[in-house]
Amino acid sequence: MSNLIKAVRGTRDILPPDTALWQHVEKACRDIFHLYNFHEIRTPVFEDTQLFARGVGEETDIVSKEMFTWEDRPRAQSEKAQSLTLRPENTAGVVRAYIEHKMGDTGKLQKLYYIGPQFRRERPQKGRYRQFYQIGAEVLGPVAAGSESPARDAEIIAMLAHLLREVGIKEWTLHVNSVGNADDRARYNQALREALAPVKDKMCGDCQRRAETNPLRVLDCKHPEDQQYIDDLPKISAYLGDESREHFNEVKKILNHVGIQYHVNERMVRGLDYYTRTTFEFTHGGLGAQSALLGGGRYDGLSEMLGGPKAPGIGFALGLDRFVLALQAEETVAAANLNPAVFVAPLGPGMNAEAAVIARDLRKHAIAAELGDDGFRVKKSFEAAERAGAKFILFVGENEVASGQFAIKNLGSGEQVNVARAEIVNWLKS
RNA sequence: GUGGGUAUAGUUCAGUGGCAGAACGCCAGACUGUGGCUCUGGAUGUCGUGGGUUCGACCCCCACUACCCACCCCA
Repeated sequence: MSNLIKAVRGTRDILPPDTALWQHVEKACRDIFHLYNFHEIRTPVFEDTQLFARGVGEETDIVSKEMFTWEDRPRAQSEKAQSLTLRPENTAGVVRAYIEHKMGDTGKLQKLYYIGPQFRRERPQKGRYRQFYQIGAEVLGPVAAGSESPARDAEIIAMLAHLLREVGIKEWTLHVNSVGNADDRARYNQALREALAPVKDKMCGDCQRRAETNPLRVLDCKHPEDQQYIDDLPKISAYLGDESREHFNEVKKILNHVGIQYHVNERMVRGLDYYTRTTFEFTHGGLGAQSALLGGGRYDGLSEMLGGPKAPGIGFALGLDRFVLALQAEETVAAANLNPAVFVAPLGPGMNAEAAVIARDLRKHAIAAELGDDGFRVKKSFEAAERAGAKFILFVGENEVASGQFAIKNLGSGEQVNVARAEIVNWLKS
């Protein structure tokens, strides 16, 4: 037992029947994306380390301590080893692809979605894995295509509410905020530093450190004793420039109009440096400490940061692992039934061949079938059919083959009929 | 990276310093072409790993590892 190879820390196998639930979420997302005119993009699982350092931000936790990074071998003696990293998120990769393929030159708004694994070297716990799965979408493009419009922000958020309903998750809460543009944030950061200077010594160790390095993160602190100080800190809303404020007001106005419930949460801070203006998060009560189902926001300067053209955008990523947890927590699991319709039971020696022909026939007519074995006794065939989750059992024995009349029994009701060989497909389909 | 909890059969878990257990599941028979019920029988464990104490350790002690939960962070 001890020297068996096991899935490494923070990774896991997703097995049936759970995989049906994963497929259900994936399918619902693809259907919704189609309705909103998003198209799939697939980017590599690993990228140049610099992409994340510059895109996500050198100072973020993700980049500074959570990435799986390694040195690739130099391809020639004259070359240096290249530093590569398993993607910790997918937005940077999408924007990199947007720039690399000059997608902005089409002049149109790009609406892209992705599905795939992401990697962060964190300590695993409920809803948090080292290989986890995200489904995300991005809207970006030239300003002239409308990429900067608050209509895009509201549309994305509305789409997510629609998506959650389609998936079957009901108990969510939407938090929205505006973190302003780069100028707004700089002024707000300065104000926070000044306000924190006199009180930070009374706060927790983390906050003392954050007050210096990244004051915004102080807002995220959950220490009960610190809350009194945090409540007195300046609010981001007071530091938004006219442009940012109007943009945010317009987003809220559209959300009100289409009837999406939300909370403005001025203390919501997102952990990636590229976010600007609108940020949002959907949370769920059944997820334990990792309560965020999905999160996202606008990233107006990201393309330029990566050496690309001006291409404002907004996007989100949802945690597939957490969607599945939320569905299980709500116990409203209604995944598609993927079980076979028919169990074909060969009866008696030499019947395997005949049963194989019938099973092949059924499958060619899109009837899912499981095939037994002529070594099974009748009772065992029934048990195998039951276990496979089949609705019907079809016997293929000497009597059937001789008479051309095949016994089909409904495992639920117990009804049994004899059906002519040529009529089996039609009978099962009706 | 830090803290707490857990580790015994396929699964969920009892257990005692002196022969390793239950329930469910699994296999077979009763019952050789009609199941789900019932009855009878059966298989399965380096008791997480390594060390220590002891005549003797699954149990007590130490270390390690893994998993779970939380901090942190985030999807």
